[in-house]
Amino acid sequence: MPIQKVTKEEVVRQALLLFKKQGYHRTSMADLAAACGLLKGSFYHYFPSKDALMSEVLKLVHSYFKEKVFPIAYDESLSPRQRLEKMISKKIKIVASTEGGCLMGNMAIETALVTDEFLPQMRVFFEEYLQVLSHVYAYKYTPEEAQKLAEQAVVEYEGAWIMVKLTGKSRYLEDVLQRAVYRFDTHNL
Amino acid sequence: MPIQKVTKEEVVRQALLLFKKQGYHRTSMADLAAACGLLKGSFYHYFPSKDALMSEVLKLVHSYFKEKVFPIAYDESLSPRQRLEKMISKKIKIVASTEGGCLMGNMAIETALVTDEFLPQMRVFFEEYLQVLSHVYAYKYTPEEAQKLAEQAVVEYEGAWIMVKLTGKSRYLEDVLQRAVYRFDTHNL
DNA sequence: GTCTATAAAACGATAGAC
DNA sequence: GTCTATCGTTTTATAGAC
Repeated sequence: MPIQKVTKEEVVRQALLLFKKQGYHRTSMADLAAACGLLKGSFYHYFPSKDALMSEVLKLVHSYFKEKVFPIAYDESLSPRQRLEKMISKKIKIVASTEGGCLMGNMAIETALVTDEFLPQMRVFFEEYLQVLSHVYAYKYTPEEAQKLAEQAVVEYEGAWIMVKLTGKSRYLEDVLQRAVYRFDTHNL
Repeated sequence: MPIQKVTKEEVVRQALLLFKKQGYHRTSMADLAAACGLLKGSFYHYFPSKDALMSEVLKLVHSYFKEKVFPIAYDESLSPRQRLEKMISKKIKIVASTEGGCLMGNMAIETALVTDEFLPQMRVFFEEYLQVLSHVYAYKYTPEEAQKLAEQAVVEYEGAWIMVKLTGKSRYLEDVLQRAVYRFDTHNL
């Protein structure tokens, strides 16, 4: 009987976990299938290719942040400063809840110069994230200053993951949060 | 034909270029050999394995920075501020001179959670880099503050490469340099 | 003849795709 | 499960320098 052992959503979720931890090229279709309890033959019933699967994973990540994190920037029940803190701390919490750090950052490093396949999705994600951060900073600063502060927050966050992966110390992420919020209060560049 | 087509040093240099651009798992021994005008089989007269080759590449990068960048921190012909600026701008210039960004950062992202093989080399590199940056900041700040400022500089630099790879805009690196030097003059966290 | 750096061929394992 | 291609690696053969 053609009963689905797992849903398509569950397959994408499992793929996210593996891609985060092992990277794109290091993760095989057999790995992905095994993680879902499937034979690798059955796997192509869900997705036409590895590329397409990764594309779905990136879409999942993007839509998740679009729903759970980005709207915080416009939550009028919170002060702009509170929005900034909530947005960054939530992003840290979400990304750190499973191994491997930020999939978008990892994939940018691993694939940006090798294939154009995922570039548009990654660019849109970071553009939108920069935009919401910038929107919050813009409550206190000029649009140009707000843009720079948003870029600084993103750049620090992504770089912090490298140190976390290398040292195992999540302290680097806490420092990023602390500084990003601090710069909302007092900025002098 | 016992005349060498390429020296071992040239092989390592070519491997560095390819690994930077394509990553470790995406780069095959055939790719590496071809870049040196060799067949992949002949490659094993230089190195016993792909791992060993990458290890040599990391060693090259480390020794290069140990010779050309890290000593700037102790150059008494320059002010501490000048040393900081020279060290970071030199690092940017060196790394940006070939495609692919920072090999140490790329490899940390790609392999840190997959194999222990390269962890020690990458950890030592970043520890030393943090140490020299911290040494310069320590001219104006407490050891604890200097350490944090060094970490911030490294984290911003590595994260900036993600945005550079994604957008093609090297401006992110210039901003990192500007802020790192600025924080030497005026720090308030 | 003896080295040795290369090419050539082939190994087993595993890749992505069907 | 099967396919073909390619992976990292190993082995064998060849060609030139001593």
